[in-house]
Amino acid sequence: MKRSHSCGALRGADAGKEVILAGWVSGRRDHGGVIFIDLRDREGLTQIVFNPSLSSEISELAHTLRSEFVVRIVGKVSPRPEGTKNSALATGDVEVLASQLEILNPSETPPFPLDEEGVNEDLRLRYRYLDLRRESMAKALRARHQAALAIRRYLDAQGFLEIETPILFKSTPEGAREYLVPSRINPGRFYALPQSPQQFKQLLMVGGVEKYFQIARCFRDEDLRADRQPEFTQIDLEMSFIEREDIYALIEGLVKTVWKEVKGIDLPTPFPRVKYREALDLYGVDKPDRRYGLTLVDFTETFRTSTFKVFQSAVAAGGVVKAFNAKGLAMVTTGQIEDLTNLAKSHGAKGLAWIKVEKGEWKSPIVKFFSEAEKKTLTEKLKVEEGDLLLFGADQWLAACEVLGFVRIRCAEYLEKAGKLKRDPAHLDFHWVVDFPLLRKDPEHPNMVASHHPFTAPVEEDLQWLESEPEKVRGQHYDLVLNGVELGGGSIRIHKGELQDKVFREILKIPADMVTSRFGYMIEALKFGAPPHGGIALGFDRLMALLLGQESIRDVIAFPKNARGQDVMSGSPAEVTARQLKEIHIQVEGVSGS
RNA sequence: GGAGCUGUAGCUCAAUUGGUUAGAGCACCGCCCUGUCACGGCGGGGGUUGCGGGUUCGAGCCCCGUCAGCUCCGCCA
Repeated sequence: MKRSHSCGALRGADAGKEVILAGWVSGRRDHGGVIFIDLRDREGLTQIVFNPSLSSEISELAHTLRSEFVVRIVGKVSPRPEGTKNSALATGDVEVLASQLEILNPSETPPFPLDEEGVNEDLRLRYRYLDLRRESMAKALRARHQAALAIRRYLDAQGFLEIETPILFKSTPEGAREYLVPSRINPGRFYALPQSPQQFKQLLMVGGVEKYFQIARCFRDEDLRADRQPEFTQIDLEMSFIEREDIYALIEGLVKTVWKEVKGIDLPTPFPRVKYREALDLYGVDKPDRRYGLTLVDFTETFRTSTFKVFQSAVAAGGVVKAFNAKGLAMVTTGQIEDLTNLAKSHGAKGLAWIKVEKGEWKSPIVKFFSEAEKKTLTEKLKVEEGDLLLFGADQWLAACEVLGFVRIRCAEYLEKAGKLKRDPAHLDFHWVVDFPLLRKDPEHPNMVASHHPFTAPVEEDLQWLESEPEKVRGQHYDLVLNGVELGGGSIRIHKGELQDKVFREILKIPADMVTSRFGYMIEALKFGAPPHGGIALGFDRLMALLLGQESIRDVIAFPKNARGQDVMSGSPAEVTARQLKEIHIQVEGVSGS
């Protein structure tokens, strides 16, 4: 074979051995006489020494080595002379005195340095194969493998079967926009790529599999974010004969295993449970970042009879008044206040009321409308001190909470920049968010829509309100949240055909023919003795990003797409030939150049 | 669809109030150098300041437009 050891293997005890190493030239220090080469492979770095007194011919060739040349070296392992050991290197006690050098492949000068961080991401993506040689990417890929392996071992030990489900599926237009795939042999018909294996995993339960999992690729044709790619990976699983608590315990064990095996960190379990209502009330969001305070406080009663009409009328209309203390943010700039106001407005607020506490004074356009009693209540409940900034929301409960939720996060960013708040990535606040409403109002829909998906089972004791007061019904849904990021979610499913049918037709008010054409087979399947079942899906990319402290999931995916959904290395998506289009019965309109 | 930030050498960045020939480190090329590990020394090449237009005696800098990258909102059952 071409090599006897990896570049990370040799130690002092190997001294004297004749070895063969292969790898990339990571750096060279050419002294004119003696030449040092750092030879790198995925396991590490070994110093190679070319000494002209050993072989002038080899040394001559070594002068021509450059970064990223691929070479094979034969030589003798030698302890480094005293005083030249490198304790920063695992192999730093030894070096290899080269007696043979073979250039397996030269390299162009790399377009960016491989030993530095902070390089333009566009360039990294264009040369992703070089980027992957960098330590941080190599580590991420290895950690991802370790995590996947730990997950497979854990779930196997729990009795799960890994089963693949189709990638070419059927369009179900509810929910995320799908990628469509035209069928050549069925003109005018389309497959859709699955946004998740949801329906198949339920059908596997009907099929008696009992415990299924898959590290599944999912596809969603929506706009991208730092934590959203058009194709992404879910740890998807489903179990029969279970309740919610069974999923919590299973996933807590799984997450614990991953953090232990990849990072050596012992996570405390069980994870706390947070009710949806409480999450909104305190943090204004259903995936709260609880590492810092700035929690929302209710002042509805305080302002019920206020002379400040904006608050009073919001309460009179059945709404609430909420506020939080952005502690220490009185140094906020006018621009930042404007920014916060625009943020509030973009989420439907009419404006954003604020109060700065500076030099013992309350500075604000609205403070003149407040009574002494109102000020006193605010001071007490918000623990107002010099240097604070108070921010208010007055609207219907959900809208007021959500607006302040966004404002709260932005304030935390400002405070963090000013060094007054720390969102420590080492602080791992895992928690379950539970008791979500089964249904919600959607301004774009005349009827209520499922807040998660239409297969979620209602909470048993709330079933009585399904027709009379559907907004009161909780779903048996749960989200796993870590530090303000939704890591995953799932539910106990509806396992009876009659109830599923009723939810589609009577609650979601989907036309009967549409129910039949899109979900008929699901409803039918549930009528053939479907066991009670439920499951969950965790975002594997997000999990890896959080595990490794990366801001973007692109840094834990080998070949991600940029913010426009393009692969700038291969140049996809790309145009296709007229012939290809004809074969699949597609005509492209209104696009220049096609 | 909307908002913000960014765009200067291969890379990372600098360039006073609008002012002479746009600089530095690294990388690259040449020469020198036998114990370095961010090797060192001497020398050299390399720029449509993203692109287009405008203001001005004069624009990397100001204005308008446009393109690209990123972030956020909308969207993500």
